[in-house]
Amino acid sequence: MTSEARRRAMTEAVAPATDVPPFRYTAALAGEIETRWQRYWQERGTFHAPNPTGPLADPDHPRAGAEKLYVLDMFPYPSGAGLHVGHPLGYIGTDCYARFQRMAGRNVLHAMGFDAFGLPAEQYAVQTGTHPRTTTEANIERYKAQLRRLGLAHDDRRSVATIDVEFYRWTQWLFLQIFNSWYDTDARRARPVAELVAEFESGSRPTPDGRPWAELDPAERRRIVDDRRLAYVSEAPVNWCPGLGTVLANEEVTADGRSERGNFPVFKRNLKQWMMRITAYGDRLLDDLELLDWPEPIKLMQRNWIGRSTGAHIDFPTAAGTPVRVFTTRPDTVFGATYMVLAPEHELVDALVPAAWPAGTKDAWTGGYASPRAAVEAYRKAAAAKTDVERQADAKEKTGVFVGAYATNPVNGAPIPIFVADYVLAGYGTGAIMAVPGQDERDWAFAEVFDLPIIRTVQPEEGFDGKAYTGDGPAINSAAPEHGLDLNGLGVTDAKARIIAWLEANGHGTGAVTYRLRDWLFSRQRYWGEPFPIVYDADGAAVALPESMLPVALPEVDDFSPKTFDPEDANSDPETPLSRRRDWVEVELDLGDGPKRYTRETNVMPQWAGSCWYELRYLDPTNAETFVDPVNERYWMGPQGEGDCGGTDLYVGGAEHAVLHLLYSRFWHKVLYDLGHVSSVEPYRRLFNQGMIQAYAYVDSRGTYVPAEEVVERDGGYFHGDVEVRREYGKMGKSLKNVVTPDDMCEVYGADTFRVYEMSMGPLEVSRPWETRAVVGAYRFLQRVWRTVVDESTGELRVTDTPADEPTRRLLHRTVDGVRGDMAGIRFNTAIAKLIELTNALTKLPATPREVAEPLVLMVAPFAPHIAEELWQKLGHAGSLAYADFPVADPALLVAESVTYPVQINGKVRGRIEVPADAAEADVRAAALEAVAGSLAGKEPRKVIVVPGRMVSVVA
RNA sequence: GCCGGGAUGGUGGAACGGCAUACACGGAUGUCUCAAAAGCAUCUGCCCGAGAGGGCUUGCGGGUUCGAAUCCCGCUCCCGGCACCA
Repeated sequence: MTSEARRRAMTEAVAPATDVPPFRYTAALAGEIETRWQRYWQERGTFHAPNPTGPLADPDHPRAGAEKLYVLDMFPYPSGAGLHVGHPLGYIGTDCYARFQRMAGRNVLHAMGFDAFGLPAEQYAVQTGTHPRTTTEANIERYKAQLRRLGLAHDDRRSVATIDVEFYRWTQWLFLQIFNSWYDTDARRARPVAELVAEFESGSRPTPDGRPWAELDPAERRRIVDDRRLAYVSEAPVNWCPGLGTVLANEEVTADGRSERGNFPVFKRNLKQWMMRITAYGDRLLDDLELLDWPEPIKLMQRNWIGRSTGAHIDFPTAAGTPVRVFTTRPDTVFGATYMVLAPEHELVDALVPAAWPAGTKDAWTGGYASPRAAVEAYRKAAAAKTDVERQADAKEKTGVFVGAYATNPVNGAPIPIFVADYVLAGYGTGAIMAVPGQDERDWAFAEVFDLPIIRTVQPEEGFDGKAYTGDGPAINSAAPEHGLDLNGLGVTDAKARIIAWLEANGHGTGAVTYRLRDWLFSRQRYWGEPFPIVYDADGAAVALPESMLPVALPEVDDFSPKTFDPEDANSDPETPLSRRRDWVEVELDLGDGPKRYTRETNVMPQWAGSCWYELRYLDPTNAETFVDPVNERYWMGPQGEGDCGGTDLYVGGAEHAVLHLLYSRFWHKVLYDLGHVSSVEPYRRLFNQGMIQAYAYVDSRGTYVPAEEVVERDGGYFHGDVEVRREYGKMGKSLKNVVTPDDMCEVYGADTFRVYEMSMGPLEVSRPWETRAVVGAYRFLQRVWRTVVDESTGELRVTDTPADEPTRRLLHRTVDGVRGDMAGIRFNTAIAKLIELTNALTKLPATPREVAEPLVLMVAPFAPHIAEELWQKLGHAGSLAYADFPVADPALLVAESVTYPVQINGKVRGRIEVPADAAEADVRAAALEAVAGSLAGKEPRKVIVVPGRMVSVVA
């Protein structure tokens, strides 16, 4: 007995196939059809999209030179757990959209790659000793197999992974582009560093201290240039996470001061790290949001993250000689500044602190210390020891200490005490504020604690009984006639303008803009990431490797783990895995001035690096000369006319990347644009956030999760066997025992059914619960589609060449019209509902007219491509329908012959009339009144409204 | 606290200011069968009523309108983001 025969015998013993019609569309048949067509597509390269130039060009392709469409998914991190049914939702959505657009005549680029550097593979490597590459590549293969089974129409020649040396070679190249650039604030764009040096050399740009360039020594020159680079090394407060042994970007730290990955405490530490000058692009990242077709909430999140605020810098003179410069959005309230606050880390604090408390120091200001120095030291120490969580918990209660010195208010010469307090952040603005309790709630709270005066400088509205008044109103108490300054009576906006003009005229300050956005911390003390193409010379200065030395391959190491520490040990120091490979770190290179000893950078890039530009590599994945040929970039992503920013035509992914990936990627793209490497201003023109598929999980009384698939609902409760369990709702996960995989669904129903179900369960952008038992609805639908074409018992075609009857034909054209609109608008659930209605109408006919069967099959194809290909072939067509024309509705058949008008009396439907579509309004009115004559009971209607084609409304 | 998004049958969801509940799941009944499953057919928002029929219904309360799930105002609850940003 062959194994095949044995398997069949076993199957039959369990479920005798005796009376299942032999040609029914079953899961087994679906599986057979699906593998066959997947092989067909792969062998013929059906979904290869032709490039205009290069190795992927194909002038004979049916869509060569056609209108392009670039559809993109946020590429996945291939985790060891594999895919569950939630993951492919977006991928199926883009596939349906792409298949539709391809049939509608566009040249569609749709590919899938892998964001494959990252922490989990590295952590697994630390635990097991398995090389992260081994795990990651195995996971990628698993993902590919799972995705392949879904029948996604990707151009597989364009699949890339960020861990491929041929890919990260270009990531490193892009890093060098950024490193070798500076931001010209006058031209508002990045330019090569070489041009900056040329300007210094020629003298057209003065050096910072005015000495000629030629008189500076090499170290001074290098410092001047390095200070302007878009990628730079800085010793700055960073988020140090001892538990992970690495530093993290602001965006990777949660609101409660813990690491997004691993949930370890994060501490602020001054450490030398690589930074990206994303703040230089703050304005453009903000302004260009206008050009994007993105969901408004996502734009808003980016706006808030960038956090542009306009106001002024004001200098407050001090006895220390150097004035304290503050940033304020309310320069109009400067007359109300009754004290100042510096962040504990502010560099001027030490210079300001005197030996002893000055006369008149209030007890509350000293913190109980004998000298200002002791008080400040103690306060600093306490502030530094606070985690972000503690800072937030303490946010309501204002703390601080007087530094023992006064500053002078430049508008009226008033002496005002200077404090340090942790409610002022070192990293924002200038790290110092003028405190105006009358118009700021935080300052008011501080003033109450420290018994500081409060001066209102804006007249509150009538009836205002609060504390600080932040609304608009006329300025009061705001005049210094001796300085020619009077703001009194002006509204906030006018007062701001006048004070800024005064400050600038008198040299006390300037109008200014600051951002919440910080420069992007770009180095990680990990193993599994892109090495930097950077070495350090004998002086410790960073030197870029020339392009010819790329790629810098990630070396093998024995120990993949960075040194990790007690998660609470804030004073630990990072040690990278690469630093232990001394033979790799120490190299002799000839960088143009003879062989010298260098040490390599041992940090690696963060996981975001690869995802900052992968969409560009899909365009030209095999190009060895450049990261993407400009001709290919311009075709697929270039601006589509005046004022268009270019970019991908559709980008689908989860809203969780609203700021991280989407901001970083926009930043890199703009640098590339400035340097002339791409023609598009933005990487992703249209963004669509797909919802999440979540699932129920069930817990018993001990708090243990029970397998969700074994739970039954009865008597208004949920039971696992006899045990009542509690239902929870959330993500799918192994530990919650509620994972359902696409493989399961393909096994039981087939990929087409799974696809149709996911697309029909609701709008793509909405999150919703998974319900396995509802999948059968999609299965039944496809069975009915199958039956309209194929006789289940004979396998014969059920299709006739007799023309369709009028109602069926009209239904078809209405369906075509509706489905086209729904497909273009990404409303797949309603498109499928319309296809179901058409199919249900066909099943009632004795035979299916070919003129309906063919368009039905074509319209089903984007959702259920395998069964559609099979039926298309059975209908007598050779080859694939991937490039067949999507049906077009005949407008003449969309206008109804007769219309049913509901007739309302006082807003309630009391009758209906059926009239010819072209009936005159008066006739409709007459017919309507006659139809509801009974309900009116002889009363004369006060008013009759006829909405043509819609309804009749009678006011009685 | 601030900013976004949401709330429609038992469930997922339809509905240019114009017939609320399309389509699907679940449920009921029937058909086929020795039986069951699958498939197919009919019914299925809620309340009253034997029935004919009537009343009510889009989170809650107001408003605009001939007409509101949809527009406006005020609340409640749920989800997401930010959180001393001067």
